[in-house]
Amino acid sequence: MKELVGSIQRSELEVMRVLWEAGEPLPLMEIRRVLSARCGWEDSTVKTLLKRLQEKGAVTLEKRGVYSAAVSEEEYDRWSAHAFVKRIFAGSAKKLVATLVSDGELDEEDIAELSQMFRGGEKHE
Amino acid sequence: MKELVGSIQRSELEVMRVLWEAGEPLPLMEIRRVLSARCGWEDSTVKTLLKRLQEKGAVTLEKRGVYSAAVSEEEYDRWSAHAFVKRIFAGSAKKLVATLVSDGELDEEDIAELSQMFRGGEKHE
DNA sequence: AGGAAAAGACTACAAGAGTAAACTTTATAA
DNA sequence: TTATAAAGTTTACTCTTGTAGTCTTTTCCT
Repeated sequence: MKELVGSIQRSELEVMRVLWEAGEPLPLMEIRRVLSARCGWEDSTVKTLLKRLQEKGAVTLEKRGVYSAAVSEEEYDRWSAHAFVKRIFAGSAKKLVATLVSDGELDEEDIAELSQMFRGGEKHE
Repeated sequence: MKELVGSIQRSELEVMRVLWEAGEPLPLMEIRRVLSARCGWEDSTVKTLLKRLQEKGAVTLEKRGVYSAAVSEEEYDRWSAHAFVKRIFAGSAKKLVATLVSDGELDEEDIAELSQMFRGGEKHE
């Protein structure tokens, strides 16, 4: 995720999720349908958000009325995890994880599974 | 960290850090001195930020001119890690850590150390 | 007591974000 | 071919944040 102009905001993230979930370009109609149901947003709101996401380079217009994500969810997750660690934990991912552990958000089994990633690169839902 | 009214923003965090680093209530003068040097902020900026932090319940006035953190750094770190995981990784801390690992921000040694936390509760700077 | 120095409160103002209305263009069906 | 619907663009309005100026109050020194 190189050059996003500005970061993706909370509302905008909702839009991205719709695109990411679909896994393929979606027509505006569909995006509006989902977000109207999911967030109760008006059509104009969705259009505004798509516009801003385009300006930021996070979404592209495939063809008239069809949008696709220009950054993948994985890219975004990596990028935001990195930014978060930097911002709050002075860049130390280990500190973050230690915090999660001591907060009970990761148990021993999770850690065991994670350390498996180094061995065989196991899948871990 | 129960009832912060709104979250601590980037600039506000700088102020909190000064208080956290000191580990004790600090006089305004000192806070200003540090932030002027560290961030180049004017006195009025620091005063505004302290005001906002008080309103949010993150800082209290010990007595005239002396401020203290009402939330500890640990509380804040936990809280923000939790919020982040919820926001970006659908509440799965494991997904976050898997992302950090696959992004090379944690190495095998870090994980090993972390799993030690379950054994003897070792220190891990 | 009177004035200077801190501290505190109030005001300001631009940029960004959340939410949406209104207006314009384009395509499509009758 | 023209009316209509969907898409696209502009404008808007409120709140928050970053940053700071100014006015007011309180102290404390002389």
